[in-house]
This record gives sequence, C-alpha cells and structure tokens, in this order.
Amino acid sequence: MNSSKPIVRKSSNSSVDRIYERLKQMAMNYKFRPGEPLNEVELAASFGVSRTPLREVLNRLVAEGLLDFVPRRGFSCRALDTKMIFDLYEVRCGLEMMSAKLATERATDAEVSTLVTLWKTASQKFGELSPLECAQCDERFHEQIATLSRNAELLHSLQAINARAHYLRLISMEKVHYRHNTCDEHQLILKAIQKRNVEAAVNCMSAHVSLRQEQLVEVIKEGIARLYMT
Amino acid sequence: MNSSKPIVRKSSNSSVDRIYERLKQMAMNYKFRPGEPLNEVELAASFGVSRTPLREVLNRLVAEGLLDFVPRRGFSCRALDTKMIFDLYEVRCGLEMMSAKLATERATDAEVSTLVTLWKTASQKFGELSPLECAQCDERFHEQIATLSRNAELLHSLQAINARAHYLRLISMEKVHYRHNTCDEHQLILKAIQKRNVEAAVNCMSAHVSLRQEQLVEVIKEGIARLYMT
DNA sequence: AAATACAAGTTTGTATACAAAAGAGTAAAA
DNA sequence: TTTTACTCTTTTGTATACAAACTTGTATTT
Repeated sequence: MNSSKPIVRKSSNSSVDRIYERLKQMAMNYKFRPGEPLNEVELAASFGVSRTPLREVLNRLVAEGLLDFVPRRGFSCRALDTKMIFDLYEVRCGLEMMSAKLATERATDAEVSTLVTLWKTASQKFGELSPLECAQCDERFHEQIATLSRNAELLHSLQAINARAHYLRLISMEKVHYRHNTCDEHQLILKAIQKRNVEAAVNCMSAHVSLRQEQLVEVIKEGIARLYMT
Repeated sequence: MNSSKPIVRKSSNSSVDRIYERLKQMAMNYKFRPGEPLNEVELAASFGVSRTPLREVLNRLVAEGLLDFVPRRGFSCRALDTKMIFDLYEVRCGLEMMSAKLATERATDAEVSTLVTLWKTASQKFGELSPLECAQCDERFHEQIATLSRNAELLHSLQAINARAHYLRLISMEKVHYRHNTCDEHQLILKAIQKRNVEAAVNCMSAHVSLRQEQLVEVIKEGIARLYMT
C-alpha cells in the first residue's frame, strides 16, 4: 500500500510565507534606513503581491521587534538606539547563561560529543570563512546549545534576539580580533558542558557573550555609520 | 497663548487599536477553547469591523505567543500544553531573577522606599481582594521591579510572558494558600533590594516565582478542566 | 455496509477600491 | 522673510469582492 497524503508541507505557497523570510532578512540587515517610512505600495509591488499580505507580515515583524510602527505614519526600520542595544545584549547574556546551565544539566553525552567534534573540525577552516558565514556559524552554535537546554521557549526567545542582533554581530565579525577568539571560546564552553561543570559553562558563556561596553559602542557606531554611507 | 495641538494620543481611533486590547484580553483569559478554530467573519462581525484589521491583530497575537496559526486552517487559541508552560515558567524565573538583580543595583533609594510603603499598605487589604485583583496586583509588582531594572527589553519580555501566564496565575490566586504568601514574599524581596543585597534579592525572587512542579501541574490541570466545563 | 466520487457550502487568502489623514507645494498676508 | 491658508498629491486604514482550498453531505459503486 502506498503512503497516504504527502505530509511534507512544501514551504507553504501562500504569499505571506513567501515574503516573510525575505522581508525579515531585509529588516535584519537594515536594508531600510531607520526611521525612513516604508512605502507599502512600492514594497508590495517589488514583491509582486498586494498590500494585504504585506501588511500582515509587517505587523508580525513589528511584534518581533524588527520594525517600528506609528499609526497613520506607517512602518519603518527600528533605529539603532544605543540604550536599546545595551538592554538587548544584557537580556541576551542572561538567557545565554541560562541556556548553558540547562544544557549542561540536560544534554546527553552523545549530543555533547557530536557538537564537540562538529566544532573541532569547523574551527579549522574558520579563518577562511566570510564574515557573514562566521556570524551564521556563531548563531548556529548558540541555537544548538539552546536546543540542548530542552526549553523551546528559551530557544525561541534567543532566536528572536539573535535576529535583532544579527546586523551588529555581522559587523563585529568583520573586525578580525573579534572573530579571532570565537572558536576557541566555543570549545571552552563545550568542554565545560562535557565535564558537567555548570559553573564553568555559565562563566565561559558569559565571558563569550558579553562584549565590553566600549566594544559594543564601537560596533554600534560602525553600524550607524555604515547605514548612512552612500 | 493657548497650547499647541493636543499631544494626548486618545487611544488611537483606528479599528486595529480598538480591538487589539479586547482580543488580547480574550486570548489571555482563554475565552476561546484551545484548538477550536476562530471564525474570522463571525469574530469581525462581533467587533463591528471587517476581516482586514481583525487579521492584522490576530497575526500580532500569534507573534506574541497568545494564538496559534496554521495556514489554510486559520487561527486558534494556544493549547495549555504542560511542557510549554513549564518552559515558560522556567524562562520567567530566569528573567525575574535578572530583574531583581538589576533593580537592586540600579534603583534609587527613593524608588525603593516608594514601593516599600506602597506594598505595606496594599498588603493590609490584600485579603479582601478578588482573585483577579490579586493577580493584577502581583503582575504590577513584578512589572514595577522590572521597571527599576532600567532595562526596557527585560520589562517587555516579562510583560509578554505575564500575558501568556495570566490565565494560570488567576487560577493559582483562587487557591487561598497560594495567595496567602504573596504579600509577605513581596515585602521580603523589597527589603533585600533596599539593603542592596543582590544575592538575597535574587533568592527571594526565585523562591517567590518558582512554584514547585507538582503545584504547577495542579494549576494546569485545573485550568484545562475549567476550559471544558460547560 | 464500506468506500469512493462528486457537488454544495464554508472559510481562508489576496486583490482592489475608496475614504480619510498626512504631507508637499504654492500663493497670499503679516 | 516668515507665517498662514489652501489645494493637490500621496499614503494609510478598512471594507468588499472573488478565487482557491477545505468541509460536509449525498449519491453511487463495489
């Protein structure tokens, strides 16, 4: 007997689903200048859809913290506000520490081993990767740890924060000295988890995640500058 | 010279704004049975608007974790999934501890004093309040602490979690023995903050927030039962 | 009787239309 | 020159229309 209806949900052919990821990527990478109003008709036309599904996506991105919305004035990219970024990173740090703690307590030995070998090989060619690839690697690493924490809400929160921090993470990965330690620090974190040393894991994660304030200011400055350079 | 244009934004007369709070309240209080599909035309009619603004609100509530959405099957209230609730409370506990720590470090003496006296008087008539009022008091307390943490992102995250946990909090407030300690524990937390004792503040907060698992299971069970009693 | 096929009725997904508000530009007045 | 008033244009907010997908019920076939 052949199998029943195909379960595979082909990336849903709805307009909303098609444009959601694209628009999200654009917002994450600040393809729109902060504050500059997004023209709905123009944007809809560029995606080949009408305003109705576009606005549904825009609303969703507002709720995710990627866009701003002012009634009667429309949608726009969120400003790169220094205080907001600081707050965001502070929350991220707390959640990442929690993630490290729970992963240490809950991951199986096999899961940790897999990650250890995975990142051992990955670190060897880390130097050749583009900044974007480095950023994506880093994001993936942290999501993998969060997955091991066995807490779907925690994973989801961290993913949301990562989306908002993506632009700055990318910039920081272009500075060689930021990128330099990434892999070693990942190894340290994994080793601590492997030894089931919660305190060490949390401390390594904290050290890895928390840029010093001056560095963060530096990166934000660079990010803003880049937005306004033609 | 009379003042310029009224700055007061009268709760924005757009349809979306008008129905957003109402619909959010309904979702928070599980006025819809989980999984039961929300009929858009019916709902829109009941609010006296068309489907377009309604769907914008529904999408927003999905992004906030209050509703579910399945393409071509529509919107529905999220199920009271035990694992999900556990995860949610675990994240909440982490964020509340962070909130207590930061508030201890950053609040002014005056701010803390205000809260201390406010809750000292409030605790005297706490026994006479309805469960709903108790729940709202508790929510307000935690939001006040988060405000003192000076981290807008943290406050926002906690508000989002509180909205999702509201239904269960309300139920737990109906059990007298849960409600009983609320005020005393709030006092303890404030005292620790007042003494600038970070560790004590964090521990008090942790103890206050984290129900034991059996208790949480109990509350969830009650919550589900109540949903399906005519 | 169970299974299949088909038709009618719902409900969602999206385009389009139009009114109301905001913005831009120009001319008149201080 | 600056301010104010007014018109024209653009853009948002929302209702409505309609097609495609899903459901349900009935009839037909095995």
